[in-house]
Amino acid sequence: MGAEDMTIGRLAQAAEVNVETIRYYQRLGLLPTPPRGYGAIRRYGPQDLKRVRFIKRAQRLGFSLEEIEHLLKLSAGEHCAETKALAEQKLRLVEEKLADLQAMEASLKTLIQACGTGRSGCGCPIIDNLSGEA
Amino acid sequence: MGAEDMTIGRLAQAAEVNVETIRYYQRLGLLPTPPRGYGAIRRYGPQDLKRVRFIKRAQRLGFSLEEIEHLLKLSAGEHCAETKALAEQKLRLVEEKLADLQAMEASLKTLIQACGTGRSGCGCPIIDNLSGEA
DNA sequence: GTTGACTCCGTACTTGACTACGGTTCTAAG
DNA sequence: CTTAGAACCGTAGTCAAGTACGGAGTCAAC
Repeated sequence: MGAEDMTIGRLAQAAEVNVETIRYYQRLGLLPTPPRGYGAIRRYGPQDLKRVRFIKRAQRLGFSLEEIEHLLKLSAGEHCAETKALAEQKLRLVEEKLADLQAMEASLKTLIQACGTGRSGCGCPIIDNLSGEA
Repeated sequence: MGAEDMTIGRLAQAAEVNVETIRYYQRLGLLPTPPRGYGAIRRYGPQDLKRVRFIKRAQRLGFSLEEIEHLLKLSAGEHCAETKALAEQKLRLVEEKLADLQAMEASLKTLIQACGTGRSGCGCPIIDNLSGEA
């Protein structure tokens, strides 16, 4: 109860996505479809909003909906051993991304510094910093 | 001279992408199309390989090809003032992504820890840690 | 000097992630 | 009790990012 009273339209608005996106996630099983009380309209709660927001943020970080499904399962807290293995795998992926993002951050900072000096040639090593093998 | 002797096939192989992907990037202007010496086959150098690798890594971090085009322009080192503004904008974006990824990293670590204790309920706060407003 | 692997090019198909459409059903306000 | 604005539902369309295809040209090796 309490905030347990959003319609799909208000949920979509709060999460800043299209109504159809919510329905799409439900079809994929990323979001639970709440039961409809006696042939009526479904109601959504704050946990649903959190879930949609989580999905959107994970997407910005380059995760596919399939990967996000795995991440969501992690928070369910079932099948410990299996979960742990998956979490460790995702952690490695996240750490790789972190390293790449940090390299990009450093490159951008260097570039901005160089621009600040007012010199005319202000190229930066962004490609070199992020094109290595490992 | 030197490594300036890859064909498109070898470039694709080295970058672990499809040949068609290389051609696709050329069409979009993300990759220069080297001139063909006298009605012949194009040759690619190490800078092309770096560029493709950069594109792929940036994609993994959730950047679209259009955003990547901007990032690539940054490394060209022209139009200082404009470049600086764009770099600052991208830096903010990168820092947001970093914060989100770090939250995800922390959640995963917490989860793995919890699993390690062998307790049966091993849920984790991954959604809560990454669904906030700001 | 032919053959087999590869390149070149345009066009068409595929996949993931939505987004729109249109007809029906609710449901809250007047 | 009507009615305007949602929600419901299936199906179809869109867009980004490839991926495949097919015919013609190139080139190195035999």
